[in-house]
Amino acid sequence: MENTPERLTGKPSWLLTQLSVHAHRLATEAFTGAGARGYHYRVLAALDEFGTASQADLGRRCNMDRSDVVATVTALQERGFVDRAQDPKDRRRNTVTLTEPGKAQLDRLDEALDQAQDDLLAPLPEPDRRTLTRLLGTLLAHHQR
Amino acid sequence: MENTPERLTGKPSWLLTQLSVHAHRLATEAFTGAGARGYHYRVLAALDEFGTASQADLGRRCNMDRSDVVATVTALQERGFVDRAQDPKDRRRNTVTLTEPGKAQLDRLDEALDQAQDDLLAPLPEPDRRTLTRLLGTLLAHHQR
DNA sequence: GCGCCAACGTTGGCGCGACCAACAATACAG
DNA sequence: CTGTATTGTTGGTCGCGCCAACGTTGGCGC
Repeated sequence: MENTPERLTGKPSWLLTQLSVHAHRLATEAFTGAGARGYHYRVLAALDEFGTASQADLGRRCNMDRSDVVATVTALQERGFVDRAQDPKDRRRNTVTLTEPGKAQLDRLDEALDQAQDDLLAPLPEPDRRTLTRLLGTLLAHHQR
Repeated sequence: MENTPERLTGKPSWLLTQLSVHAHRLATEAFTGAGARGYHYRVLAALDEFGTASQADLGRRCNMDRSDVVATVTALQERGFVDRAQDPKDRRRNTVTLTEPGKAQLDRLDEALDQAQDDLLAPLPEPDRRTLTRLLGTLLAHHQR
């Protein structure tokens, strides 16, 4: 009486979207412990890996809309995790820079997120985890051109 | 300059949620052609596979909140795709039944959705598709207890 | 039979992530 | 110099998942 229709369970898009709900929940739980959200982590990670960037760059790199970058950077700035300044070379742009507390926050989030990855993949042995990651990566690369 | 941080691209949860965005987009495009949404398909599929059911049953089977089932059934009823009647044996319940036009709508959606699955998995050969489906199924089964 | 608890449908709300349209300011190519 | 493109910003929309509350109804223990 609790069965899910095979029309759904057999479709990769169903498996993907349903599983992404769990992945999102696990990640959110990890983030909220540190008072952050998914968008915050994305921006902090991009700043750490590529250094100071404009908001438009952040949006492109993190797959975020410009308007959402605005709110995210504002929130991070209020918490002291990033600096936001007008770019003197191009006064249209803001240069967003990771601060020391921001880097520390990123490290905290990373640790919590790694645990979430483990929970997510719990039932799979290591080889299967790599296979899954590879297949997902292939598909994602194909779809985001 | 358009690179995504490895901190994200290496995490299964990132791959999953990002790919689910594409899966959801493909499915939505397939549905909107027939004036439907994801919730509609779920309910129609459950009714077709298990027959007449109460709204609470539909919610459990389709992984939907009771309140969302209300709105979905109402929308389907307005389009003539389901019948909704009070259950004479248990006056708390509504019996929701798939109509002939509803079955036809389900077939239309199924066809469009199959095409979307193919687009989603386009870069993968058949064996990889099966492997991916199996791995995702294992994880989903584990997480929804 | 009565009282309590559980289940059902319904309403009204929230949060997150994705996205869109419009605008002023600025840069840049022709 | 003139038009085009980019950037930041504001103010929305939508889908999906979820939660609290309420009145109605059934079923169970006593």
